[in-house]
Amino acid sequence: MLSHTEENYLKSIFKIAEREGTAVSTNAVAASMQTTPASVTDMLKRLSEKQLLIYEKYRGVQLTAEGERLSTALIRKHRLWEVFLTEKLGYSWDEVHDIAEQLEHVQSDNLIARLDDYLGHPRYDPHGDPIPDADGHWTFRQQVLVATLHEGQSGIITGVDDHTPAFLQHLQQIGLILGTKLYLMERISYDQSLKIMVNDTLEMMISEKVSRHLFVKKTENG
Amino acid sequence: MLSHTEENYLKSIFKIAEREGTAVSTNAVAASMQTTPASVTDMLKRLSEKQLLIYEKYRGVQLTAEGERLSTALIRKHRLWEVFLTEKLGYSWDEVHDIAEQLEHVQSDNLIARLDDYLGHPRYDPHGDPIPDADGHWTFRQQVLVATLHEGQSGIITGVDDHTPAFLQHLQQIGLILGTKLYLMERISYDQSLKIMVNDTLEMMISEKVSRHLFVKKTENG
DNA sequence: AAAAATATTTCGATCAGTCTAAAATATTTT
DNA sequence: AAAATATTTTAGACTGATCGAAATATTTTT
Repeated sequence: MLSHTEENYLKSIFKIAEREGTAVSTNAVAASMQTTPASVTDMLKRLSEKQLLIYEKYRGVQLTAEGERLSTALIRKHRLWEVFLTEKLGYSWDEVHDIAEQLEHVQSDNLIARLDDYLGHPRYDPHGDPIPDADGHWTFRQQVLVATLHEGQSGIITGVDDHTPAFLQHLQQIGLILGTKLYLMERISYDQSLKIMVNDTLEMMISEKVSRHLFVKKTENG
Repeated sequence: MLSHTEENYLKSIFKIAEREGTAVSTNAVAASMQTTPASVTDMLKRLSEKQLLIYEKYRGVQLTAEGERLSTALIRKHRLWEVFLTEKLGYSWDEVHDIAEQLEHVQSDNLIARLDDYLGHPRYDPHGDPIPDADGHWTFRQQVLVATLHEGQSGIITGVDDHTPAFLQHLQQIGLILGTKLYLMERISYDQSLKIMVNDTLEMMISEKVSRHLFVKKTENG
């Protein structure tokens, strides 16, 4: 049995490892958990004793199979609850994070299995992030950042790389929600902003920053 | 902001007060929370400092308006989640308590408002217990214990006074679920057991003990 | 009204979980 | 090798919760 804080550390470590691909440093965890490196060292020792990660002094940590299983289960719970909140209770994608953060700590595997059934086994959460299945297997994400598209290419918006309400609300406001078709007309070399065509009808400009946080699944051109 | 334990004490005190109608004693709380009187005294002082109850040494406690508001809100959350679990996720009434106990501690008034909408503003939980509305108002429970019925009277099962899985499963097994019609044919004076007619078709015997934990809403005879 | 029984509080202490500042040490970069 | 950076250790602190034993208060019994 883990405390909420232990669970949050695990999830945090998993996400950093996923992003950086290597052993996770104390400082990286401290930054992501908004705490001091000293506190992190403490917690790493504790999680290491519980065999959830391999901790080598000064060398960072790596999750064990069990640690990975638990983090994956947590992410699964979080994302399933996010689907519930948007699909069933009508929340928008920028509002669900904090509530899901609480709901994910409810302990009951059976509850999650039933929730998953009830929601029809969704593969993606409201931000386009994949939901691992009950065995911890991930659906491969076939998406690229808009920033990497070439002129003349198009795609369907499938996710975001920045989950802050500010960004999500901005996207909502300019009409760039999941499922929207996007065609890259022109890249402005001066500031790397992009002129795009939305749903074959609306022309608009987006900043480089937006393009670096928005995922699309490429579609055939034409 | 209250800890889970503080919330559980509040709820417990509210329920005892509801049942006994008077100031709630330290020992009564200790019994209900499965802890020692010393721990209870500690907690009562803390809750008293937070102005959630009036604590007079050796005289027991009474909830303040705010304490009552909070307990009512907790009971509302618990019961709404129980409805969700049975209605939407297909749980049976004897399985929902422990999960609801966790879900009720999720902090978000808006979540509960939306859940209530989604469930269609239910007035009773799966055990027939009333669900207070968002302002803390209770629907009056128009029910009596089966043990108080006279021969020849009938009623519809509306609730239970014992929420243990053992009792709930027993009821399920003999077919006495919410909404069942029950007609009292005969009271056996030897042991106060009852011969009843269920849904106008099935005759059966129930023990005095069952009759003292089962609520019905009386219906006109005939 | 005293004695006995019961209920409650106080005291002192403990535990788990978490965090941190400052000092010490290790590693990496220059 | 020195300087800069990262990490760990130390030692302490704090919150929330608990409890056994002793002291005190209240209630019941005689």
